[in-house]
Amino acid sequence: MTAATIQRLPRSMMHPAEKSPDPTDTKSKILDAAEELFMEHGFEATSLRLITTAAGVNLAAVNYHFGSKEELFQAVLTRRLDPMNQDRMQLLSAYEIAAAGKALSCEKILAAMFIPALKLARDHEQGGKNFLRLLGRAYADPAPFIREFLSSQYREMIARFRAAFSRALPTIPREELSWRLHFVMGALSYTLAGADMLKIISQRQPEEATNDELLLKRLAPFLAAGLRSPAAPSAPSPAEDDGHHLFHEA
Amino acid sequence: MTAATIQRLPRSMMHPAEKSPDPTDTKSKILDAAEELFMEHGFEATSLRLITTAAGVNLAAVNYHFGSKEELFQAVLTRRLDPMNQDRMQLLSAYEIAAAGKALSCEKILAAMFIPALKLARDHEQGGKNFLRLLGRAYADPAPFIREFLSSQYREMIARFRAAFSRALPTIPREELSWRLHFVMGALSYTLAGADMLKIISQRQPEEATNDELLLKRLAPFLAAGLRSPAAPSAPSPAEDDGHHLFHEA
DNA sequence: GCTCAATTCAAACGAACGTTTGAATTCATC
DNA sequence: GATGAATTCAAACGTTCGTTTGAATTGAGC
Repeated sequence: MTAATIQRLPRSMMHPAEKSPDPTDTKSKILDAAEELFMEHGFEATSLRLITTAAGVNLAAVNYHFGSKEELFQAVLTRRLDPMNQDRMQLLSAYEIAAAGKALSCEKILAAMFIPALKLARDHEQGGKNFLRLLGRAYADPAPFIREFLSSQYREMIARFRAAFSRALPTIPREELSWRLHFVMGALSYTLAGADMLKIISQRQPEEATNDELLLKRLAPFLAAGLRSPAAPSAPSPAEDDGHHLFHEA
Repeated sequence: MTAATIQRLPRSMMHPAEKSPDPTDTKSKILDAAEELFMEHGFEATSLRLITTAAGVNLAAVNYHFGSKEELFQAVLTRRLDPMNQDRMQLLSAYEIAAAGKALSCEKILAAMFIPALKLARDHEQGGKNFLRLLGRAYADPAPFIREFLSSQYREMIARFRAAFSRALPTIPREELSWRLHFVMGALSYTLAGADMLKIISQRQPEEATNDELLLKRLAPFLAAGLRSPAAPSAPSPAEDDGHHLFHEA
């Protein structure tokens, strides 16, 4: 929002190679508190005062260490999202090498997408569960800086998996595959984000609903069946029917 | 947030039976502007000053006609959501009557969910397209008042369709069906909300991505295939495996 | 123990927010 | 055309926001 101003940089930014695995320093305390509060209330509704109070640090520390609230949000996302997507691509490559040139099954490719997410979900002491919900909500956030950030973070991984699915499903046209990959990403992100809606559907205890492992175990076969379903005959779209003939009769 | 205060009520609230189909009165102008701006920026990031300026009405008109910003948001949602869910249930009932006691197909039940949504998407001069994107984003909004409102708005419809799917898929256990219905709702809402993510996946023009009719035409068979897929053998969940055996090999 | 940069801190800034107020205006009804 | 409720309006209210400031504190290197 404000013009780019000259600003003092913390020492950690002067040494690009060093990491910050110390969970007790100010930056990590802010990231942990922000991750939980952003997940709980969303970006706009979470104030820096709430974050810094929860983290036990001074209000100005956010702008000192991260520059702005938006950059803090991106730092919260990238801390876990970037390693997760790297894991996904490495796992996919490992599967492809193990297959020795043969095409992978849909389940195998979906596993390469889901297992790194599961690893995060199980990372209890690191708050990985919180992060997946935050990520699912970020997908639907209308803020332009969030959408552009996610777009850039996902572009490489999406391209890799698009190619893999294209090889696994040679009979599905490229365009149809784009839609189906979109549906897969949608179901996955929504599933990870929205345990609340499940409460409405199943009228079950929320404790069960947050069992991410069981959840993904059921989601993968569901999506694989959809991915493998025969491609519809290309639709020239008359664009003026009344909507009652969209679905073939049983 | 604030305590309930005594407040003057507009005359329209004094006459519970009357509707307000006049698109030029203040209430409708506010609803139309709010629908578009809430969709574009989200609830928190859309100020009442932005809405009232776009609607060409006074700032105080929102609190006068709707009581608060939150109540305005609920009014925006309920104006279209309530009729849409009524349509869905009526259409499902019509299908069931036409089937004369025989179980409906998944496609037929999905059609009862999608066609009323399509009707809204085609309602151009009413801004129905905008509304569907707004609705998809509201699903993922963490604000408690939004989640509770949607929960109450959907409870009856979800119960109806749960029963219908249960009849259509007698071999799927009830619990498995709850999950799959959750996936269906997720894919649908995400699909309607996020044309932007599709741009990343398909690298296509956004004009095509917003063709909701074509979109749902491809989504329905995808979901039907997932719904019909054989139920996994009930998983007792050892809860301590390493995550690499979640998916059966091809 | 002096130096100086990195970091923390209390305090304040200006802007934007949702809401309220009370007077002005509109408009159907008598 | 006078009455009174419904509606509109400009202005302000108090609060909270993200950000900035400048002094105080810390801590490694000499």
